[in-house]
Amino acid sequence: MRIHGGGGVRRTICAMAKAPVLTPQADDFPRWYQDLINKAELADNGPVRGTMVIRPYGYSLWERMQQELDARIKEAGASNAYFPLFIPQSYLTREAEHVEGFSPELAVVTHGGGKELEEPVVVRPTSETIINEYFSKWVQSYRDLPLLINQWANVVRWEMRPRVFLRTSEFLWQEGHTAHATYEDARAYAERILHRVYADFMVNVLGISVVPGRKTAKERFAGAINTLTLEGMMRDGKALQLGTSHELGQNFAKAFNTQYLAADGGREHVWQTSWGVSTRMVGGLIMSHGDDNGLRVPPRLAPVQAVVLAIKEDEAVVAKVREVGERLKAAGVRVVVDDRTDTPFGRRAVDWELKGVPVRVEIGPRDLQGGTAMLARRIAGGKEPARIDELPQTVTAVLAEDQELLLRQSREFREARTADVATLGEAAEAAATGWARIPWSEVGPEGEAKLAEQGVTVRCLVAEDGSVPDDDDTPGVLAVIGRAY
RNA sequence: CGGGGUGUGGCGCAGUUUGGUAGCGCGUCCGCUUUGGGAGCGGAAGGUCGUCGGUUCAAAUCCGGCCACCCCGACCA
Repeated sequence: MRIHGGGGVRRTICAMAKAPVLTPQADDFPRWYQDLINKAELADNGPVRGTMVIRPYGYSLWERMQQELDARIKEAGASNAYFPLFIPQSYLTREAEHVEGFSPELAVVTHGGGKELEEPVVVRPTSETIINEYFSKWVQSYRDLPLLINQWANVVRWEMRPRVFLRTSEFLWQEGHTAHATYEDARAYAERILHRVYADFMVNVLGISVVPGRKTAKERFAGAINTLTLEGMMRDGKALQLGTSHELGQNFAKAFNTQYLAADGGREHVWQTSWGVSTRMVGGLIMSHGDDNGLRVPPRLAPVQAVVLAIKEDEAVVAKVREVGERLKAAGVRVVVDDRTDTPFGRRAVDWELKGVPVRVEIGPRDLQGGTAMLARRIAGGKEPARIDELPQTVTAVLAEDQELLLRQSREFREARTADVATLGEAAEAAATGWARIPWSEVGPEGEAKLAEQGVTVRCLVAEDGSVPDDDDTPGVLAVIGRAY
C-alpha cells in the first residue's frame, strides 16, 4: 500500500503488513477491475447472466456523463425523443446487412398476455429501424431536414462473454439518429458529433486522451457506409472503443423509403447518420485512470469533487467540517461532508480513495489550533496542510490542476505505449503491451485477417497529422493496431 | 458449439485423495475500548454441502444421471 505524505517509516511498515485493498493491476488486471467495481460500490452482477445492477455511486458517474453529453448534443442541434423498447421483428429484416449484424444477439419475445404472438417482437439492440419507420412519415419536404433526434435508452444485445460495464447484455446509452438532404451534410454532421460532442467530452471532461479515427470495412457497423470511432488506451495497454458515429448513407432510407421532395421538385432519399456512447464509458473511465488504490475520477466529471472528513468525534471538529462543507459548496464545489465518527478514520479514508474522489479535506483536533486542514489529492497524490480559511480557492485550484494532470497522464501513457512500426510482425509484437501505428498499405484486409488470428485488431485508421482520413486509400493513412475489449 | 474447471453460511475458500459430530477468513449483529490510513478484545446469529438417485451401519467425501455457473477459442457500444 502506498502512503501519502510524510507518514514516516513506522506507519509505512504497519500499512505494508496489511493485504492490499485491491488486487494490484500488475498481478491480474481483470481481477483488479472486478475488485474495484465491488469495493467502490459501482455495480453488482444481475441475476441473469450478462446483466448488471448499477449501484448509486456508479450511477452517479453515468448521470454526470449524461449531463455533460446531453448539453453538447443539444448544442449540436439535436432534440431528445423516446421510441419503444419493442420492435416488430419484420423491421429488423428490412435492411439486410443490419439484420445479419445483429441476429445472433437478439432477444426475441414470442409470448405476451399468455399467448403466443403472431409476430415475434424484438427487444431493441439499437433503434435504427423503428426510428427510420417514423422518419419516413415525418420527412416529406426538404424543409423538414435536417431531422436531428437523440434518445437516451437501454438496449439489449445477448452477449456471449459479458463483463460489467464493458460488455453487458443490457446497457444504457444515448443513440442519435439524423436525416439530411445531402451526403455532404450527413458526413459533416457525423464528424461534428465525433469531434465536438464525443471527443470534446472525453478529452476535456473524462480526461481520456482518445484517438479519433475511421473504422476499416471489417470493423464497420452493419448497415453503415462509414464508421468513425474514438479509441482509448486502458492501463493494461488494450484499446476500448468509447464512442462511434456512423454515416449510414442511404441504406436505411431505401429500406424504409424515407424520401423528401427537393426544392427542384425531385424525390430524393435522405442521407443519414447515427451515433452513440454507452455505459461502457464507465468501464473506460475505471481502466483509464484507476490505480492500485482505486478509481481516480476527473474533477469535471466527479459527482463528488471533494469530501470533508472529521477525523474523530469532537464537537468543534464536526462543527468546523460542516462549516467548511458549506463554504466549499458555496464556492461551487460538489462536496460531501463525512462526519460519521462512529466509523474509524482509516476505513473512511480508504473508502473515499477507492471511489476516486479527487480531493479529501481532513480535519482533526490538532488542525483546529493552527487553522489548517490536511488536503489529500487523489490524482496528483500526496497530502499537505492547507489554510482552512483559504480552502475554497485552494480546492478549486487543485481541482483544475488535477483535471489537466489526469489528461496529461493519459496522453503520455498512450504515447509511450504506442510504437511506430513498419511490418505486421512488429505490429503484433507491439500489441502485447500497447498499440502500433503502421502504414495501412502494409496491412490491408489480408493483413487485418492475419492479425485477427492473434487476437489483434485494427482499431482505426488515422491520417499522418492525426486527423480522420476521408477514405482508406488516402496516401499515408496509418492503421492503429492493438488488442481490444 | 469445441476444450478446461467449479458448485460447501451474504462473499471468498478449506475439507473430498484415505467415508465417521461441517470448518476458516471477510462481512453482519450485540457489548466495551477505540477513531491522524481498511481498529482491538469478548460474545452471537447464519449452511438439509447444486440436484436426483445408488452403494454403505454411516456420504460434502465413493458411483451414476441431470442442472447451473465460470474460464479459454468464432460476434460486439
